Amino acid sequence: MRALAVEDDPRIAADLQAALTAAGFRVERTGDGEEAWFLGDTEDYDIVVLDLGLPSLDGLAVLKRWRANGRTMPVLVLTARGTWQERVEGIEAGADDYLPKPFRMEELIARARALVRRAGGHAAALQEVGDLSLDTNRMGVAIRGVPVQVTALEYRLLAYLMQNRDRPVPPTELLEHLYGDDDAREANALEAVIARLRRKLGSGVIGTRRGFGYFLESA
Amino acid sequence: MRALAVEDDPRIAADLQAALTAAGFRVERTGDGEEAWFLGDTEDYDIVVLDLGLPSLDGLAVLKRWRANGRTMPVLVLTARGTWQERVEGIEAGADDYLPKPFRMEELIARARALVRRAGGHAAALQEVGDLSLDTNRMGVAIRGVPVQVTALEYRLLAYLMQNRDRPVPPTELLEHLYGDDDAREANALEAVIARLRRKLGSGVIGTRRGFGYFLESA
DNA sequence: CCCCGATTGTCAGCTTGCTGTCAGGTTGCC
DNA sequence: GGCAACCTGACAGCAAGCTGACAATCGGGG
Repeated sequence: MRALAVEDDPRIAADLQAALTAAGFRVERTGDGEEAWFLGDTEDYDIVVLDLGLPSLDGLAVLKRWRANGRTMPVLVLTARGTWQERVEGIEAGADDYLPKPFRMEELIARARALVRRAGGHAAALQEVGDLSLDTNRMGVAIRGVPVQVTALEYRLLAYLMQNRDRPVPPTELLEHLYGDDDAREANALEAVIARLRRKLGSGVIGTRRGFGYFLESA
Repeated sequence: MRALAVEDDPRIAADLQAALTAAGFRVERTGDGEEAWFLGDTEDYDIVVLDLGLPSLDGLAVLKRWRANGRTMPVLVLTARGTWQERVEGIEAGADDYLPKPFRMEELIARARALVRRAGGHAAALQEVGDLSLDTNRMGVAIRGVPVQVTALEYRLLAYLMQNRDRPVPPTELLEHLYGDDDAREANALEAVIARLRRKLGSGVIGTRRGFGYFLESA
């Protein structure tokens, strides 16, 4: 289990390293944004703990550049204060979880473990249902093996449906997952995304059960 | 699947019980800390939903005493507000997951299921009475194993009858459950739904006891 | 700092199928 | 027999969901 800790405050960084090590991770650590970006882009980590307030290159920017390059390791973001905007920005940048400062090391460890478990320990990078396959490492989508280009939002929608492939997911839940309940969107926004996806993927991939929700067709 | 719901607000408690039951759990419920502790210590539950603000014995104290006694069932904690102190305290006391109030029932159910699954008790949310079976996960209905398509309203009706399989449910109660007493419907609306369901499911599934209500036939 | 293209939310109008109502029938109970 | 509870088929209204167009916004590059 390799972990990367990106944190510029030396005291917190030391604590972080100690706690992660105690939890059984092999820890590398940096306080510099550029270096963090380089490490995350070239090395394979099971979990990254990323502080947003960094010198030289902002944490959010680092995260975005990783995601843009197709890096999908779980990232736990530390925000200075749990402001609403930071949360949204972080989600959009591709963070997997949050922790507002100040926090308890125990909670951080618990969440980090949960993320690693959820990521399946780098195991099944390819998930399939019906004609659709998701490559969770490259954030890639393919229909019957033919790659299809999708946007970040569309990908997150597909990933969520994939994660809940055994049930129809109600629109309310999808809206909440995609945007967070803080900033409301019209229900129609979701329908628009679905429509665009269906045009790209063809019919017979995303199904609707009127009154229940959306699901990935398995046959 | 047995669940224990510990919640002192009667309204929330009722919702909780309804949602968990609908999700296929056998639910026991208490609003008292001492009783909660006793139940959790002596009975085997697949999941416990624990509100922190309790009279007589604080939720956190209950949780700690369970853990001290070696009880390891998954516990989902409801916190009044998602303050980080409360979350940290909860983690230290041995909670497995959190939900800040207010929350969506769907999310609670999803998390409860995740916890149960993680704990190894594969949640086969299948409820049966007579020839009828409800898969509360897929929101699917089957007669003698043969899938039948039902609408959302029809499904909710069946689920409610399933919850109350041991008694006939009076039409007034069904109307209130399906629509809420705000917007009134003619009693006949219900009869129409019943009729449509009977056509789909065949006879011998939904029974009527004149003057008492509807019920699922058990033999 | 501005420009340009890609992404994404909103709007309007449409399709589809669910569902409440109505009218009339049936059943059980006094 | 009469009344009230309940059943059922038909049908129209309506709401959930779909789609194309457009505008706002975002993000990257100069």
